[in-house]
Amino acid sequence: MSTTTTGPLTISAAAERVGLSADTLRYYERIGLLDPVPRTAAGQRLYGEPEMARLEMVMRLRGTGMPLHAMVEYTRLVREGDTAVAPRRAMLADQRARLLERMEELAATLRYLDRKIETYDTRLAALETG
Amino acid sequence: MSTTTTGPLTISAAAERVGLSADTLRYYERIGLLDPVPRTAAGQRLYGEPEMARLEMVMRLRGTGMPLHAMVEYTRLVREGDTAVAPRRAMLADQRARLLERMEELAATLRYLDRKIETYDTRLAALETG
DNA sequence: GCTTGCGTTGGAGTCCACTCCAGGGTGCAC
DNA sequence: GTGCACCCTGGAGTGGACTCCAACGCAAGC
Repeated sequence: MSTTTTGPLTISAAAERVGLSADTLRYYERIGLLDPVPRTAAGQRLYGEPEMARLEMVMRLRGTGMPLHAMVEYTRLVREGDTAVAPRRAMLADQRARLLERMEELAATLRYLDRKIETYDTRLAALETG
Repeated sequence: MSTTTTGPLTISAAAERVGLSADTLRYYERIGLLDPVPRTAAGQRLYGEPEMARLEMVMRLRGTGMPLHAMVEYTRLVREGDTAVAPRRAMLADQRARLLERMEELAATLRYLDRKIETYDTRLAALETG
């Protein structure tokens, strides 16, 4: 029993699965963010497990605000294989550090928003009674 | 004793304080994200307490990924005064909800990155001993 | 009184990340 | 065999958020 027993997906199915458009998937491949995707005899793309896993990673890193060109660089390092494992680890560690900073910043903003909303509540209450 | 005893700032000083460029500050004013900033007799902008407070808010909301046009709308509501307190509160509450979602997503990504980095460490160890 | 360093404007240019064609192919359903 | 729904390509277009520029103004220092 494998985790997901679905076979390879067409581009539109893959796109829907990850929440992107088919155009964006082709675009990602074009700029080298994704390795060339396997094709049918007729030349249509088929997204299998490895492609979907790479896509998940791209979506995750994208969510952290990592620019596409940095992810393209990462993809290039993946193609280099074992010789580039250390720099890849370094890139991820860097991004992890940035992510932590960002999370702290967002936590601060959450507190800021809560204070702000509270003052609005006070104002609204004053307007009602006034 | 006030919190910050610095007088009004020139555009470049204000820009440096918030980590933006002077051009960006002018741009924000142009698109209506900031109300017209007070000027000297010679027409140069002076950023006082209220302007800097607005800027802090803008930076915070920007950090949550709120698009500028939404913040412009918020600014418009601020200009409307008390009649628009409720919708403003609603906008902030909305953004707060989105922020929470986003924070959870980032927490998940942090876990993802940690797993990924760990597998790289394992691989690196294997490469060394191999 | 002129250089230097700040500021002003309106408008054009840039970068990023898509997004949308036009023109064409493939394969299944009827 | 003809719709129809999908897919393909290269290239152009879009929207957001800046960023840069030319041409100019003002004020302080030498």
